Amino acid sequence: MADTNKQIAAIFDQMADVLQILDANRFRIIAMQKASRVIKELPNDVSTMSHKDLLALDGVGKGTADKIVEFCETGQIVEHKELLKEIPKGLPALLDIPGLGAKTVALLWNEANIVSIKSLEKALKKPETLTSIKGLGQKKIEAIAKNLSFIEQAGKRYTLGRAHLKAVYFVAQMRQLPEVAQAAFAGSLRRGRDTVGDIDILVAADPKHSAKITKHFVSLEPVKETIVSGKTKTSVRTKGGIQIDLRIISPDAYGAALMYFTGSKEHNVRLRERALSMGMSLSEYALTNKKTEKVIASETEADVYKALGLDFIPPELREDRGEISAAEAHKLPKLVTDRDIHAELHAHTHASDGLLSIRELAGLAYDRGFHTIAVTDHSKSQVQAHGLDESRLEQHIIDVHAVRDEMTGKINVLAGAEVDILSDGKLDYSNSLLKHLDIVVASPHVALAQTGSTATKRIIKAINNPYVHIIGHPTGRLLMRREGMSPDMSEIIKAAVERGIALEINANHHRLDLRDTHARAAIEAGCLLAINTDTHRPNDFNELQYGILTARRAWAEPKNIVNCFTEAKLQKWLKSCRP
DNA sequence: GCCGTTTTCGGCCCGACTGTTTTCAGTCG
Ligand SMILES: Nc1nc2c(ncn2[C@H]2C[C@H](O)[C@@H](COP(=O)(O)OP(=O)(O)OP(=O)(O)O)O2)c(=O)[nH]1
Ligand SMILES: [Mg+2]
Ligand SMILES: [Mg+2]
Ligand SMILES: [Zn+2]
Repeated sequence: MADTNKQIAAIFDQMADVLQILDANRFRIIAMQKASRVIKELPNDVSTMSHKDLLALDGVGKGTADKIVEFCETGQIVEHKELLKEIPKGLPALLDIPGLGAKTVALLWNEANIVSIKSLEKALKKPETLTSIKGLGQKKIEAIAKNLSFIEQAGKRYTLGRAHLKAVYFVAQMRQLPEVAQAAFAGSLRRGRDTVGDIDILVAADPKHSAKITKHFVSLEPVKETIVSGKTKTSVRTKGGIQIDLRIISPDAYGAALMYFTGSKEHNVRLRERALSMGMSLSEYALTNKKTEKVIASETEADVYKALGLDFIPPELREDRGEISAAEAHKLPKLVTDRDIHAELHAHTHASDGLLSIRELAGLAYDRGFHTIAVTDHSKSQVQAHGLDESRLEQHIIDVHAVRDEMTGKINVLAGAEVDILSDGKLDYSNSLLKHLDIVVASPHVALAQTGSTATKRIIKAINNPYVHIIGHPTGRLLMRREGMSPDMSEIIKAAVERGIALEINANHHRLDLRDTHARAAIEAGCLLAINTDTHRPNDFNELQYGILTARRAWAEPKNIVNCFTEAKLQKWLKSCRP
């Protein structure tokens, strides 16, 4: 996402917050939030788009398009500035307190002159003044006081890898109970999002066992406290601070419930609207006939999609990004799976910062059934990673060739490098050296805070080096830790398509770079992708699953992914990139 | 504010849990 997109999306989110507190029409607010989401997910810079292009976006109408153009031309949106004047500056921050919504914030502001977190804290010292307000009782005020301490946690997200491990534990624990017929994780985790806000767990069981199952859940070792708990749903906070939502549903509604709980919200809403337009109604319990209220489908997800006139939509696609119309037209992609991957093209050895020897690395790749493994250690600028200078690289190539010869007939071992893309787009090795490598992954590691336009030029320059095959982790982001660069991804993709080289989806769960939306834009433009684990340690090959999920979210088919090529096709492609 | 093989106006998903409510509003999933 380009810098401008980020700024405009933030403005729309801010406007939505203010409008909520001012009790504006809720559909107007939803529309504004949707516009923000659409702009955030866009691969290209909105400032390069015409008014007409903007209008073509789903969820962007005249009002939004005008505002975007206004921002691009003047650097601000007057309506935004006007709205900000309507309420105290510190007020929207109160919305981050769990359980506190716009209605209560407005009440606190109007009835108790609360204008910020600070003034709320002060007012809570004499709660009588607050509990006397109509609509606020002692319990609500106590809850606000308690939840103030979770304001930091609000909106916090976790890496897919970390959440996945936790979810597997909770699902296994729930399956321990004989009353539990089925248990699975759902939500953004099942959809394979790069980060998740919580862990959503669905359990199928006879409702009469609900109390026992709930008790078991809240008694599990990592659970610190219960947030809400009823007959069908319970939310807890773990000692680590992550929220776990449990939903209990009877086995005959498992399909409908899994669909609901997998989401996304936007996908659910679309499906429910579609059901209505077909004379049906969809909830987490069933798809029913609107008139007779008779159940049409509920047992499996496939049943429900079918009854809605849709092909089965894989969870990774359920984001309201066109999957429903594609499913209606039988045009969903045949998504890549881990079984389609036959090569690892980005891996390190102890020559730089890996923990494996060349021989161990090749052995692990062979065990996975791969036909090709590329040895791509760091280049000389990566001093902290023991990057190889020219003479060490020359020796390294010889060492790799020795293992290649040992492994002949088993696996193809490529001598390569992960060459650093320096801040100006030049590469860390000379072309005369690069041309002796079988494969070159070029990646940015430093100067990742540079502006979007500088980053765009930098990456394009690397793409246009005639010896490069793959751009590794193109933005350099580290999830929850580092934003990475924000180049205009459409420009990067265009350059990669012209050269016929691949952009990487780095599968490491801290990176997942390219991200899903950018990878999807790449595929739509006919750009090749690579899914690489960037292996440093023996277990790193297991990161592949996260890269696959990201690729599936990008609607990737095997033909889009160079790691899915046959050995011959891969060799041909590697050659085709070179002069 | 957006949108249209029923619509250019009048809709916009549906349900669980909590608190303050004697019948529902607010918040969240
Ligand atoms: N129909 C409907 N379903 C919703 C709504 N909000 C949430 N859901 C469903 C779809 C979500 O994927 C699922 C779990 O809710 P979460 O708030 O945990 O969202 P999700 O896991 O998608 O994202 P997250 O990473 O947790 O922020 O519940 C809603 O407003 N309407
Ligand atoms: Mg979730
Ligand atoms: Mg949840
Ligand atoms: Zn690497």
